[in-house]
Amino acid sequence: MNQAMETKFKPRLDQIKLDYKIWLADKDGNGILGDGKWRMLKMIGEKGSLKAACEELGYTYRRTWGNIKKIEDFFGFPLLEKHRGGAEGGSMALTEEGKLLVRAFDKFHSGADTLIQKGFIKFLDDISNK
Amino acid sequence: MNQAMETKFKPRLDQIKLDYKIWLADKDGNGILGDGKWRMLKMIGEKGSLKAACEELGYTYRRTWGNIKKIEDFFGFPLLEKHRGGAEGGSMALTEEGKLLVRAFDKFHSGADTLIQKGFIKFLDDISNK
DNA sequence: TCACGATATGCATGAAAAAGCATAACGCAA
DNA sequence: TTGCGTTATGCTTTTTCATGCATATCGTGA
Repeated sequence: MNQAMETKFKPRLDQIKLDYKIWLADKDGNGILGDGKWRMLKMIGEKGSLKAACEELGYTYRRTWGNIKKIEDFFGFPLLEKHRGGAEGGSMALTEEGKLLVRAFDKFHSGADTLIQKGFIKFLDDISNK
Repeated sequence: MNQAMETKFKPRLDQIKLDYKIWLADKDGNGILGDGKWRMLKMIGEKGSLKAACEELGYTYRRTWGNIKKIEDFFGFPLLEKHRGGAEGGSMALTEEGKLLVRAFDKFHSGADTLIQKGFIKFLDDISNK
């Protein structure tokens, strides 16, 4: 826009980063499945255990358990197979539906990643006024 | 994937909507400028007054004032011209830098909107397993 | 110089979300 | 049948964040 912009915005540009969240919501706007829960589902799939996944990601077991319930309540069928008791105490694994959902969200998210980053570059370009 | 998916995901698809937020953050991840603050800056520009803009958007003056301070502290220079006193009591208006920032975020945001919606359509398609 | 209306800012109260604590239920293996 | 480790769940405490209230500051016009 003018010389002032050059000298004012420029010094800060490398300290700005872009952040974003995408999530699925029900028709009332209540969040159902977003980045955190999606990561958690993936990790449960990898670890085979809710407890282990929570420790890995630093979430609390109590809260995460509630989240899972919320997701399944919404979809109306289980995304996870849960097993209590046994030699190992118990286990958890993704159902086929759960795996499908995670895969789809995965793909969607990585697509969004690149698109938004591309837009961000243009944004920085705009405010740095080339 | 299989017949089960067809019957399970299908009935809920029209009740799922996509939501997302994009914001600028400093290098520590603290949010600087997102949808709400961006809308507020625009509205201040239109109304010429912080008070009026808050009433229009339903935000509290106290909180919004703090947000503005946070944004300007980050950028290190004012995005708004503030005037106290006078016949009207005072006023607020976007500086040239403020206008440029709002325009750029505007453009960025509307671009992201369409791209993400497009991705979401594909996502729904994936989980409904055509 | 006084009143008015908007900006500027501290502080106290309240509401919502997260974290944390406790404890039951479960099923295998020893 | 007892111990172990994990899932399952209620309840309390803490933290975080927004709201609301009070009040100071300012500059013009009457």
